[in-house]
Amino acid sequence: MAEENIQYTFENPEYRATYWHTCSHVMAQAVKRLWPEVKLAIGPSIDEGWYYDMDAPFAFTPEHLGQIEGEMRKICKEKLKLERFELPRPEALKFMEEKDEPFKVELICDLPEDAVISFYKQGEFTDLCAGPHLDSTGRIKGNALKLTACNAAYWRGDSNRETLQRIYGIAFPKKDELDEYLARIEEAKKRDHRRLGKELGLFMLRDEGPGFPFFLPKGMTLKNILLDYWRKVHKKYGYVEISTPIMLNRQLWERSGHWDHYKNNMYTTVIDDVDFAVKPMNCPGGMLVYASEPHSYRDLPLRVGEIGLVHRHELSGALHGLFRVRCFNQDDAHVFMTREQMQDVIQETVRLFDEVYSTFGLSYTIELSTMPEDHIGTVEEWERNQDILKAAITDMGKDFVINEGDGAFYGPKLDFHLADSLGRTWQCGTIQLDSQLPERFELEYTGEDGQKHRPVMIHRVVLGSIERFIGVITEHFAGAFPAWLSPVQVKLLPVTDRAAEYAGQVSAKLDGLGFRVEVDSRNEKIGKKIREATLEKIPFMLVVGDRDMENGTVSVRRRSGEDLGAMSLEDFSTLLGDEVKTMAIK
RNA sequence: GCUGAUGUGGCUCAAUGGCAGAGCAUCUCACUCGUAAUGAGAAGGUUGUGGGUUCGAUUCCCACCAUCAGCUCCA
Repeated sequence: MAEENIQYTFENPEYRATYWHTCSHVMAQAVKRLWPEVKLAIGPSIDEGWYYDMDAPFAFTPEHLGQIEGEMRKICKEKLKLERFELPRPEALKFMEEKDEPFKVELICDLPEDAVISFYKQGEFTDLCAGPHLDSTGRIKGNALKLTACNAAYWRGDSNRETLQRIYGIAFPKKDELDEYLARIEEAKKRDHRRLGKELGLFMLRDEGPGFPFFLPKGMTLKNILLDYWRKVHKKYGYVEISTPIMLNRQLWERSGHWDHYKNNMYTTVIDDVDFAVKPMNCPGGMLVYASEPHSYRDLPLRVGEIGLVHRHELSGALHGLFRVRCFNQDDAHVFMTREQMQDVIQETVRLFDEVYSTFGLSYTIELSTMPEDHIGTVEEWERNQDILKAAITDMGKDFVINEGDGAFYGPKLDFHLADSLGRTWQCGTIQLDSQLPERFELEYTGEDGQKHRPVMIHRVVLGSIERFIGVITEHFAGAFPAWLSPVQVKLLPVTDRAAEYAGQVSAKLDGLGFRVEVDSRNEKIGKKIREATLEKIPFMLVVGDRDMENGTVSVRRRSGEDLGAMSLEDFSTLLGDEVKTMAIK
């Protein structure tokens, strides 16, 4: 290490970050050697590797990346020492102005007055950088680094500013580790829900409806299983369920604030000269339901769920399989409560989330999203509500990170993020604390004192969008859903035509017991039927042939390949029943 | 929306400025078979859409649409 005595293994996150950060400098140096006209912006290390943003008069291609890698290897072999030095602001500015690096000049200008302005020099290359860095480019293993992608990125993350080119790279201390990493990425791509969705016949997307998914029979079965599960869990937690209209008039959306804040993302139309909007969320409808009758403090907390179909006009470039769509089912619910009940309700909701996620074996990370620039309500109200959310999860011993300024326009929220097969995280659950909409809709309850009071509320989804959640669990299980979720739980595979009728009888019995069964009565060899049922990731295959017909048995094979041998249908249905019971509704 | 790439039968992928191919799937026939692919045959494509260049475009050029990667956004 250049200046600190950090543990010298790659498992040490600080060392890893330093290694990758130095790689980013080596990459920038390589680019400047190859194309001196390229202007450098920023080049940090990230969770997996590093990137460097730069402005080039041409578009980088994979061929360029190969060239850059080659130059990087040379730089590693040159074993250039990295030397840190500091300059006072005027000299620092002059230095980067002379190098004609406008982005660096801007960075220096924006540093606080009292900032130490440091540089790292390696050979002919010097970069503005806070460090730390490795002591020599020779520390980097040249044959264990790879530039993985080049993409666009906005300068300073601002879509109104220059579009730069971002080159991503990854490196390890050993070639084997790089190969292993790349192989892991390839494996993960096989779990992509878009690919599995097609292979397993779950859903499809068509040019005719970008972002509007079609559910195919198996995907629809899965969706319905999730909804059945959802209803059972919510019933247990004291929820009732409603359904509100998919379109409501402009006046309502103006009252809720959505018309002002999100009109551009709403699908609107005119009916009998009145503006209508397809709902982008369910809350205003829920407000109307609450307001439709008087409420007592005895009714609170009032938990009202709604599986609502919402439409949002997302930017075309943001669409992504089932993860980001323009039309989706939210497993929404609004809980109306007194101020005193807030912490209990939030904690109860988090417990519900824990129960649901653990049923699927999913782990999550929590973000607390705070007041955005575009908001309604007072700063004091926001801070009070943020503190309540924070206190509720802190009290439960949960970790969270703060996502500054990312709250909903009406209130702060706890977001629950789940990871996809490539480690990209997607917000699924959210708990949004809201004292604004009850105000706008003049919601009331009668308190113990006989007076009218204003309730507060949370908006919450667990699965988030059913569509996104299906995408997440498809990747999580790599398409091999546990038996309780599998669209088809059992496939009967008659060995010959002679067994077809028997297979039909067995199938009918299992169907009668509530299991999801198919029969593969094609005139194919048993090996082929097994192969295909395995590729369909069906949990149980029942091979039935002459022997089974004689003995009244089924020969059971698991999708893993395990042969459980012949057993009676009763024994099999008990086995399957037990397996399905893993569904965590007690 | 931005930058770049991609778009060929249902699916996965070839090929070419001069008659667009393969495997799987589909259909037909034969085979009746016991734990991951039986064989033979047939059918299936205005090469994303619309323009342009050319004797001729699926190939080259332009626009649009969609998808992919990332950025931005995500009530």
